[in-house]
Amino acid sequence: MKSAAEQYSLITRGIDQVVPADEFRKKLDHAVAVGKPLRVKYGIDPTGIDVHLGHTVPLRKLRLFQELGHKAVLIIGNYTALVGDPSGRDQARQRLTEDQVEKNALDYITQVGKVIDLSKAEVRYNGEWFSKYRFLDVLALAGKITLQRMLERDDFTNRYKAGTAIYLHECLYPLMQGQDSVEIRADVELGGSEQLFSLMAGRDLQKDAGQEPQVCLTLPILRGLDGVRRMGKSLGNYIGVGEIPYEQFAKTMSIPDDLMLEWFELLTNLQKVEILQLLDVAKTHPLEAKKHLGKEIVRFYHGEEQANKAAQEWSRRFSNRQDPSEIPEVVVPRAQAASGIAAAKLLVLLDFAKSNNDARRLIQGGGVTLGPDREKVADPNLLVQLGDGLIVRVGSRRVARARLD
RNA sequence: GGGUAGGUGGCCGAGCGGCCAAUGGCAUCAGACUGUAAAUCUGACGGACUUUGUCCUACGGGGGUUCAAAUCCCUCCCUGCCCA
Repeated sequence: MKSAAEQYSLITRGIDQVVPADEFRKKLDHAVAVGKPLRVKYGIDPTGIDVHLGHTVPLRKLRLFQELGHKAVLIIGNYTALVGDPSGRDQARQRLTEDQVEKNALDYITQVGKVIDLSKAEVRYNGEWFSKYRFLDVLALAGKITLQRMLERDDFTNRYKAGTAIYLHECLYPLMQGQDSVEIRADVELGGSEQLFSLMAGRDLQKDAGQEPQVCLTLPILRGLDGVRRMGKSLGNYIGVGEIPYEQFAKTMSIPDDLMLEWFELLTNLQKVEILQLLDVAKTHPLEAKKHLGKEIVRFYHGEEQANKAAQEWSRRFSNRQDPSEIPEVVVPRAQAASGIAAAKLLVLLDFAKSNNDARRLIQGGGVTLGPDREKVADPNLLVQLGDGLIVRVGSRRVARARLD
């Protein structure tokens, strides 16, 4: 085991807040002295099906704890998912059904396994304890916090001022999350910076239960592909850990330049000096820096070889403006196109346009080309002969080969 | 429970009997430029069709008045605020 001081500096690198810092040092000292690993909790709500890079910021930290010999305790919030975390939200989350949640949970665990070592982690569902709660237990839990404290939170204050609904069940969320800490006797809890309130609730409840309160480590919130909003499933600005190498790479290449520093720091293990060198325009072209970032990200999930391949494929498509090395083939029933098919209809068939009107717009906007010579289609009614394979392109991303039969 | 203000396209937000498929902003998509970055400019942005046009569906749900309703009336549902 590394010394407590060493561990402290490794763990706190890139972290947002350590609350309270001196307690964390003490816990590490104690752990090292006695040889007893810390129980480090991270909770995830199975609300969607994709674990994305935003989640990996705390998950990577959890992995670091594992590497340092501590115990990772992963909480699958199958019960909290039914409530919906209000943290950082400007409106209530949609609640999910139990079925949806259960299905998602399994998906989540395999995806999380791409970042942390599941074989050494303790995985717990919070339904394990919450499903046994009686109404009285809920009341007891609810009695541990005041409305005033609840309203101190920025997200609630904002919604309160803006006149957006705040539902009571949302107020239960931080208490549930806090109770999780009591149940699993957490020494440390990781979370996004907007989670601080919920993490602190854990401390209160632990003290109340006669436990030594956990230390809260908050991590910066990763901004998504748009460079503005937090990365999130519902915002559609995310990279999933389960996505194929090329997609991960291409999406990374599309982020705004000024997002690179943040991504390098939170998503790679590069040293600060390396990062600064990459981001120094005098030393490295931003495009190269971004490729480097993209490769780092892909490498983590798919390995070196795949990362290089993804980068090559990207260059082929966007720097050299060639078609992808493998063009997906779409088979069109002969009945619909034997004697030719209107260009607009073809786009709909290929799923490149969601309606006929949509397809017309794309064509009229000059975004559609056909064949090896990239002939621009000008007329939506143009009768197209597919033959044994016609390449159809929409914009710079969508390409397919349409073939009869 | 009483009073009051609201519910409009992915979001915000105008419109308040015909000229409304609905101003504007954001987001999105396509084009130009480029490093598929940013910034900027251009265009599009409910659906169908034989697309400079015709028709259908849409302004919380249902019903009604009218030649004509997002706009008026009734009713139901939902939300905010004030009072209790």
